[in-house]
Amino acid sequence: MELEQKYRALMSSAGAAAGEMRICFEILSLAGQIDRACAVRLAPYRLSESKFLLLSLLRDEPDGAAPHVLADLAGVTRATMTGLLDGMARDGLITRSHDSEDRRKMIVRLTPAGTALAATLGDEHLRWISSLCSGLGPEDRRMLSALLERVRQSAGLAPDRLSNERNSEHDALPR
Amino acid sequence: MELEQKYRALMSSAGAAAGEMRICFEILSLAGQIDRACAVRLAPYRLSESKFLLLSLLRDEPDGAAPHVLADLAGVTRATMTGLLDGMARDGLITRSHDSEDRRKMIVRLTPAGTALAATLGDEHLRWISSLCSGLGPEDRRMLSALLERVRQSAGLAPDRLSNERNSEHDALPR
DNA sequence: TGAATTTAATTAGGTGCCAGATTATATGGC
DNA sequence: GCCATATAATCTGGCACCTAATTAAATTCA
Repeated sequence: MELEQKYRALMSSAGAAAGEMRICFEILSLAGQIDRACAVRLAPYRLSESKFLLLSLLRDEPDGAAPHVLADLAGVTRATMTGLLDGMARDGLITRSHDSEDRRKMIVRLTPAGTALAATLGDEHLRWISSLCSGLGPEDRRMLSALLERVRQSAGLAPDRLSNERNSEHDALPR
Repeated sequence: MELEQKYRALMSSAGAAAGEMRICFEILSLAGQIDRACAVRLAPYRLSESKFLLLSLLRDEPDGAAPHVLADLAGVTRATMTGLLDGMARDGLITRSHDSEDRRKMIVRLTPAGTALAATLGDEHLRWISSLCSGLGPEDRRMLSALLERVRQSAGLAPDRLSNERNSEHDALPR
């Protein structure tokens, strides 16, 4: 497994401990390669990974959604969401309108162009993602998943937690 | 294995194909968690991952190195390297001086403060990286490595290639 | 020699991400 | 009713990345 240049450099400068790091860098390099491939695929549509997610999210919300809800679903801050929405509005994929009930709120909706793009691209891109690991059978996946989980455990990694929401007790985020 | 919020959202919106994507998102989530943990560790020293690499690279070059060489080793563009060096110079970790032979070139060197930080932090941080996968034995690593390689193969991912260097035939980068 | 090319570094402009500050609106006591 | 507080969205400023354009210096070669 070919490592990204930065990890090759780090290993060169690490000497003896280099061998033990390698597997960790393999995980990071593979993830980087996937991210980059994804970005290259979406670039012709002027979409980033986050914007694609937003498009998918909005496709499932014909009545629109508020920016802070989208931010929570996408796992980014509200400030970041403002930026993403600015870009998508500029590109004609979404509109923002004021909520008539609560004038602090905005309602984000897909434009016809956004709806069309979501329809065209949505399933195709999701299929591409599914295909990434198509080389593995069910048993391989179970094994890979178990190994990754063991790495996560032994690394003592805490789940993310954005500083966005104060400390909502009952944040049942995933829809 | 807990997925990052964005991947949970994407799976919700994916329906049937969700199961097949999961393993892919597990890889990406683990990598994200490692990157974030790394950033948190380095933040108190005002270092990013890239700046840490730069510190390590310069520790091995007592006579200094030119920005374009560092950019190639770190796997970033020269423009990005300019920015990283600006930050490290501002923080007093490096100095830039003109090459007396070739006045286009700069020579980047660690300051005493930079040298001290590299000495303190260098091995400690590399040990932390090594420790991330310490939960796996040699056989586990071989298996994980093989599985990752199969994902890379089946995903048809090309190695990165930065647009930095025209098309250098013989780029034997890794030192 | 001197023009064309190459190379080094930087600048300019853009994206995606963050934290923290700001502005507008809503809501919950009193 | 009115103030304190909470919430929604945005703005400001910063970082790390990129591409493309610029500037300066060296090299090549006619």
